[in-house]
Amino acid sequence: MNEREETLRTDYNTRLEAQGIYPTPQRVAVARVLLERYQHLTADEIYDRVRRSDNVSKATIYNTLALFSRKGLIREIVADPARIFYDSNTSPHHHFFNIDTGTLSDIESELHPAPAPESFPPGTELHSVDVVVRLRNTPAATRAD
Amino acid sequence: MNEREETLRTDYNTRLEAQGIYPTPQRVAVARVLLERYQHLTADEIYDRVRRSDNVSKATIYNTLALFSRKGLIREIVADPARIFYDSNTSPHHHFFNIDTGTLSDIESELHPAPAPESFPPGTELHSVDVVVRLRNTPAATRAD
DNA sequence: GTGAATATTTAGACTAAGTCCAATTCAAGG
DNA sequence: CCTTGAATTGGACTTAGTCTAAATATTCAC
Repeated sequence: MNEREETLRTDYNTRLEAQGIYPTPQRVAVARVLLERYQHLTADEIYDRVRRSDNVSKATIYNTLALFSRKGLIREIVADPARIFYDSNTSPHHHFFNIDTGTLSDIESELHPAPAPESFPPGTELHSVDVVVRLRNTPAATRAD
Repeated sequence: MNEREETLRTDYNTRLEAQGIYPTPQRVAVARVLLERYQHLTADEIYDRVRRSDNVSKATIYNTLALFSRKGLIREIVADPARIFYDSNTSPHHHFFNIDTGTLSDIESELHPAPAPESFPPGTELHSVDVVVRLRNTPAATRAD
């Protein structure tokens, strides 16, 4: 972390502190990449992008993402069996997942199933509701099966 | 696979054939474990249970589960970032996932968000809709944070 | 039947996401 | 400064799942 970046404190420091997160250089680096705009990134993508400017270890990337999640700064999306997506948009919304391309995208429309707490198994409380609409690419229509 | 099992053809053979699946001994062995009743099992659990009676390789377990899925005999549930669950109940329904225990269970109530195809990204069609209600264990209530 | 073509299974090597750990660095208070 | 707790690090490790090339079964044409 060089001095220039240290001094030009973006508001990421403030944003982290606002959530009770101690703004270490590594955490700010992750925030800069992920919170820049609404997007869905995998841990690996974040790791690669952060490393273009800062040396942050893989362990710290994972620690930081888990911390940000816990603090409500980002949201984990379990859609692809191979990896987790981190979503910088924490407002309640659902997702399309294209199983052919592995692309995750937001669903604009409403559709909010609010599950009734009475129906929960005993001793449990709500954590989150994940709606993933799985899509496939429409086939080129030139094939008999 | 010995002759005895070959001859006492359960109706699993028939069930597989009905879906256009060639009923090899290995596939029948997987079917016997998973299709016995409605349940959610991971590939590993299936592997262990199948191996109690039959020698089936890991590769075949995964091949078979993918095949059964494709043929609509079972359903894959992506709820736990660590592994896929295979659900022997293919009728449309949603799931509770307890993030503390890793337990997957069925949601009895309705709540069916039917996404409008017009809202899909261009060139895509519906594959499936997955609703996972994530729960945590209610804390023992004896802690200040 | 016999042999060629096709499908299935196999063991084990491999991949990749994510975790773990012990050692080091850092920041803050006294 | 010095101590103490928190954060970071590299690298080993774990684990679900995939891949591959060889072996085994099955089917089909003759």
